[in-house]
Amino acid sequence: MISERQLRILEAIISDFIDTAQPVGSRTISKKYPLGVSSATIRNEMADLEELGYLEQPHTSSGRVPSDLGYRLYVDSLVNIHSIGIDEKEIIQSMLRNRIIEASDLAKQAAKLLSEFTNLVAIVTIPKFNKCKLANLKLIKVSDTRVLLIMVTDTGIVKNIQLAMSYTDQFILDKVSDTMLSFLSGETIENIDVRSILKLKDKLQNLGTFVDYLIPILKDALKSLNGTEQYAEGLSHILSIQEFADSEKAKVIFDFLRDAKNLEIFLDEVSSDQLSIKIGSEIGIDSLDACSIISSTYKVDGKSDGKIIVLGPKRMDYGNVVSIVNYISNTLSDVFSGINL
Amino acid sequence: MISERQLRILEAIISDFIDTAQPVGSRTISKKYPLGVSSATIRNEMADLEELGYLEQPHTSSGRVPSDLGYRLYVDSLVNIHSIGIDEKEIIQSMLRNRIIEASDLAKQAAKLLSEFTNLVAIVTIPKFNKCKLANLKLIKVSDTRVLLIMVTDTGIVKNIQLAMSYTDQFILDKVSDTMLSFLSGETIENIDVRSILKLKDKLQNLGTFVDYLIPILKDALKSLNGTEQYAEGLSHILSIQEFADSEKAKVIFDFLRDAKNLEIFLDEVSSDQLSIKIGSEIGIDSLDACSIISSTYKVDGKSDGKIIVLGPKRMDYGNVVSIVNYISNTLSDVFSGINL
DNA sequence: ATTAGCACTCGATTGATATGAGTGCTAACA
DNA sequence: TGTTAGCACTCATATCAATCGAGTGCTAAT
Repeated sequence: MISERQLRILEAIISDFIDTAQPVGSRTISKKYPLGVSSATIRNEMADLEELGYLEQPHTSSGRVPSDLGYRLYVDSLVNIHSIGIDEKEIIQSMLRNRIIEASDLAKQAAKLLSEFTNLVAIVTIPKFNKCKLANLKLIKVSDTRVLLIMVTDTGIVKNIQLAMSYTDQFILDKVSDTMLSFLSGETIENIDVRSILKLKDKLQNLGTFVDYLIPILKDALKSLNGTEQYAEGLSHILSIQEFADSEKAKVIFDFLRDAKNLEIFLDEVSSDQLSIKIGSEIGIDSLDACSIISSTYKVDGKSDGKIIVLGPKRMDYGNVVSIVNYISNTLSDVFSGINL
Repeated sequence: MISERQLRILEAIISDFIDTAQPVGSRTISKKYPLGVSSATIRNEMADLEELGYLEQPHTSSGRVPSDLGYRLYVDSLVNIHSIGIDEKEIIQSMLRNRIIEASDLAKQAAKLLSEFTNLVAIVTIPKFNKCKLANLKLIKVSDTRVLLIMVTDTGIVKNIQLAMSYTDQFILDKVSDTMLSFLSGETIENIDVRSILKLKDKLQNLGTFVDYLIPILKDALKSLNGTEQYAEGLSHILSIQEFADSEKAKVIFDFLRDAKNLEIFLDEVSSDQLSIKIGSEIGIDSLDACSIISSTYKVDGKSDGKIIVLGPKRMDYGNVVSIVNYISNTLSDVFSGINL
């Protein structure tokens, strides 16, 4: 179907194109790559590869450019994924393992690292908090009308939710939060439903009115934990990418990413496989036809999951990006699962 | 020095240039603006205005373009600052007055609003937290090695700081934080120095060892409150601005803003006047020569202050931007001062 | 099966030419 | 004396043809 030599030639073409962003011709290949055949032979093979759909010609008498199918073959069987260097590993470890305590900061930092190491756009979502186990909980008076609910998971992730309340006495809040913690501790957050909150009423009978008032507010607050938060970094890299040097094209991508709704859909589309590579039209979004995305999922205690996405031009260094995504994905899994704690 | 008619002509030229981004010629002015004089007269006046330094000519035989000095005159005495519409006011109020409780979220939201209403880049800094008065305080165990210190100001602003501690028992933490609060409440945060923390030792003699351990950690934590955090939004607007359509130029600005160090210097440079407009070279930063910045300062209880900055091309709608900056600045002052609470 | 050779294609570059928006200057006018 | 019509001049931009050259496909020789 496709010969060994054709594969080699395809590999050379794609490598060269990734380097130069220019359509590559037969002469270039025969000179730069030691395939031991003349340009004419390569020309013939190129014509065949085009017929098979792996290459495209922007116009007659120009060099060839990989098609999405070509990239696909390249990614599936040609690219070699070298593990990332020890230096990078150390930086990533030190940036993600220390200091950070809040889920959102962690995701932001991971996105920053990703975008810096790849020079591409990176998006990281926070794992759904509600599959984690509750380890600590406090209600803190912020003003006469506001209370902050702080929850800590057994994996050391902190989440703040604010409650609008017109009845805020810190002494009572302490009592309530201590009591709540005493019977909710260890529970996964998604299991903290109305029924379990109702226990509050039993345990704090002398605060009946207050508890009646609090319960619907808590219910609402817990509902808000279902959303997915995402953090994008490195948008400015788009401007340095030849493919998007035309600021019209850059804007299309900017606007796409800025619109949260798009991003929501996009994130749903992104495969939740361990690692997924989508190339151009495979993404299924018109405005991203010129892009590829490499995404991964990280698990928290093997259950809940967050997503890691790198978005760049099809002409990206797949091997490098994959290895970085993998490494950061694994590190995040560990951190969110509390392995470093 | 400069005649009334010259002023009118200058105004017309700058208005037109702000609209069209094209060098404007004498014919355009005489046709579009009812000045009652012919293009030849305007030509003469334009030559004078150029001699006076208010206009520039990109090349002989092209129309005129305002110089920085021209914009300055325009801004100082020609632009009319209409108050913003009731609709905008309502949106801003509802977005800033409700929901938000954390200083950083508030700044982020304000920056978002600013950039959306102006279609320019907006930067908002958080007022230095340490001039606010402490109203609430909690230490929360996050993991075996980490504790979260949560402080709430009397204006309802919340700040989290994490502490690395290897001794974390929630019961003790509660005791310590209650005690701290009892004698620190009402104090401005910058006044919480070592001496006042040492009181802890007196009040909690039975926890002596723990307090000895905690004090240097708290000291460090309080020091970290001195930094200024800033939030930038609307970077993508740069791409829609004709002046920066060339992605090289856009990148210069992007890179400038991304580099936190630059931004720090930049923020220091920005006048802390009630309202300041700097045009092109007045900014004093080469890479921003093609830009203007409109900035304002908001006060918290008349003391500590945060900054609001809008960055755009010199050719911006000064009247509109000024009114929006003013309004958001005032609203932030109120919100941070707790007027809505 | 491979390759040298050659005619052909077509985007990109170059350069010459035309266009036109806009100017400055002069002289006539009110 | 200020205003304006008129005109020659400038110069960025558009247009068009000529040329270049990288690259192709095909054919014929090896």
